[in-house]
This record gives sequence, C-alpha cells and structure tokens, in this order.
Amino acid sequence: MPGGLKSRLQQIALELVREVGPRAFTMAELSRRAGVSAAAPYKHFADKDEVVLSLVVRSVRAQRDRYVRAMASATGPEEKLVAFAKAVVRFSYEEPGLFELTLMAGRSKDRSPDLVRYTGEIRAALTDAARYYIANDARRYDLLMRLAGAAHGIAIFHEEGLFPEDRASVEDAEGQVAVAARAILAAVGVDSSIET
Amino acid sequence: MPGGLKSRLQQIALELVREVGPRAFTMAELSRRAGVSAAAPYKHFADKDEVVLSLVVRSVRAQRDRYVRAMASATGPEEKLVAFAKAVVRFSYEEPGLFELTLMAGRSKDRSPDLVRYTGEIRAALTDAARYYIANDARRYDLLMRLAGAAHGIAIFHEEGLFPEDRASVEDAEGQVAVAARAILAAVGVDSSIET
DNA sequence: GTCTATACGACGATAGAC
DNA sequence: GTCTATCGTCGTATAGAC
Repeated sequence: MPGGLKSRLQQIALELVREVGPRAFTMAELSRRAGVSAAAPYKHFADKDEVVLSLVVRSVRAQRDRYVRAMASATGPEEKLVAFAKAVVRFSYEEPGLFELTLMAGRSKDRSPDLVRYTGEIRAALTDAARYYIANDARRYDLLMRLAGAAHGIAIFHEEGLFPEDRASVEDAEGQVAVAARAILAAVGVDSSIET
Repeated sequence: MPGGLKSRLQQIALELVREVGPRAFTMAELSRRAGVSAAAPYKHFADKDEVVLSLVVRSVRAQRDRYVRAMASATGPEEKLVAFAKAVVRFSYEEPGLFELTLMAGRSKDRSPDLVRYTGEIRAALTDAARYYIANDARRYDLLMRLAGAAHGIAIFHEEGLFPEDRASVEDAEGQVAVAARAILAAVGVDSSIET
C-alpha cells in the first residue's frame, strides 16, 4: 500500500489540529498518534510547514463547500448572504481548529494554486449575490468586507463563550449573525441600476 | 532598588508580546532582553502564566482607557457606540500583540479581580449608551454583542491584510467599521420607552 | 517506506552559592 | 535578589540500517 501513510498522516494531522489548534500542532505528536517513528512523516512532507499548508488548503476547501452549498440552497440575494453569514458561524462552531487555521491562508497563498482557487470561488459566490446590492466593484467589496468581518467576529465571540449562558447555542449565534447581516445589507439598500 | 526588576520585566514583557504575540512569548527571551539570568524572573513571577496574566490585565486596562475616553468625547448614544467601534479597530492596529492577548482574558478571569473590574467598566460604558436603543437587558446585550463582534471581526480582517490595497489604511478600516456599526444600530431603531 | 538512533537546540524551572 | 549551573522535557530534522 504505497502512499498509504501519507493520506493517513493528513487525516490524523487534521484531527490533531481540530483538537489543539494549529499553533500547538507538532510533528512529534503526529508521529505518535500515527504509531510511526518521528522520521516517517518526513518521507512524505518536506517539513512541518508543508503539513500545515496542506491542512490550510483542506480547511479552505471545506469552507468553500459549505458556503457555496449554503448560498445555493437559499433564494434571493439577501437570503444567500445571510445564509453565508450563518454558515460561517456554524463552521467555526463545528470546526474550531480548521476555522483558526483559515487566518493563516493569507500568508501562504503564494505557495498553493488550490488555495487561490478555493478562496476565489468563495469570493465569486459572494460577489454574485452582492451584485444585487451594489454594482460598483470597490463599494461592493467593502460591503462584503463588512459582512464577512462581522460574521467572523461574531463567530469568534461565540466560540470564546462571550454569549450569555441562556442563549449560547449555535442556533442563538446564527440568529445574532443573521440580524447583523440583514442590518448591514439593509443599510446599503438596493442598487437600482440592476435589472431584475 | 528593591522590586525594580519586576516592573522592568513587565515593561519588557509587554514590548516582547507587542512584537511577537502572546504565543511566541518565552521566558528565555524575556530574560535575555532584560539582561538578567534565566532564573531571575522566577523570583518575581511564579511561572510563565503569571507573567502573561499580568499582561492580559494591562491589555484590558489599556482598552478600557481608550474605549471609555473615546465614548466620553463623543456626543449622543449613536456617536458614542460608533466611537467605540472605531476605537476597537484602532487599538488592534496600534497594539496587535495586546489585542491578540485580549482573547485570553475569558480563560483567566477567575484569577484577577482587576480583570473583572476593567471588563466591567467597559461593559458599563457600552450599556449606558445602548440604553438609548433598548431598555430590555437581554436584548440590549445581544445588540452590543453584534456591535462588538462586528468591530472585532473587521479589526481582524484589517489586521490580516484583507482590505484592498488602495484602501488599507487605519482610517479606511475605521470608516468601514463605522458604517457597519451605524447599520447595526439603525436596525434596532430607538427604544420609545426611553424619555428625553 | 519505515525503522532506530542521534544531533541539536529551545524552553521551563530549580538548586545552591554569593 | 541575582547569579551560575544544571536538569528534564520536548521539538525538528537527519543519517544510515533494513
């Protein structure tokens, strides 16, 4: 079974990052969990960074899957963008390790075409829906920044346990982010230069 | 000069965290920069955690100073809350290390009365301004969560370099967060049960 | 492809002299 | 209060046998 260890290592690395976060991830623990020697992983990955990079790519791909799917199953621009915001909160809740990993994507973007592709696809889906609100590229990008930024921050607040005890469920957090998203969208109104 | 080293260590630890962030902070580097032996700091702090905790307290106090001052010099509830949101963005820009440190505050709150006090003062100032919008405690807390969460997220996006190149200044980020804050506040309207 | 063995460095923390 | 010296632990990474 050649190459069998490589994908197994990736899988275990994923679980490890899910548990302890990207910072505390170590090659030593990876080898331990895989039940192989500390040297073995280095036959499949040049170094630690290469392992982490492959996880970043997986994280972004997973988010693309979720966000694009969430937006596709909603009808109308506002509902699509709200669905995105809720999906961000849910992803951070279900995959805190991968969510934290995402922020490292900006740094390592040069090193992986896949990364560029997946982030591009997320952006394209968002842009598509937001076109309904704003035709101008720059202003529309600003709107998406406010929307995604707000979703990100609310997700973190929820993750950090800052929500009040009696309303700390994921559904509560999704509700809050939905309200915020609708507010941000309502503030820009609808771009009248768009034909139905 | 008894105790002189302790405050010097705190000062240097602060600079160190500002530079490399809380995760990469090490006692070894702290000693090195202070020009003392690796053992010296342990006469003043029980362990690494105690050093970091003292920095968390400093970070929260610094934010209290900024946020309360920013809100005090603005007139009217909306302007006060917008000023808070902008101050969050500016703090994350000017003190990224301390900003990152803040998220560890939730974990260690039990261990420092000062921490509880400072966070309480920030919350009180926010609550005071938000009373204009919502009288009900729970719903007002939700509003502040959306506001602070959005500010936090937009601050992080700016910090991570996700703003477009030609609009990546702090002032641009402040402008974006102000728009988002106003949108979130506008969505709840004004609580009519408030007199004046 | 995987192993054992190992080099090397960093860090946290302590003991005991002064 | 500060030093020197030191221990133990862990991590990254490589060399060479199988």
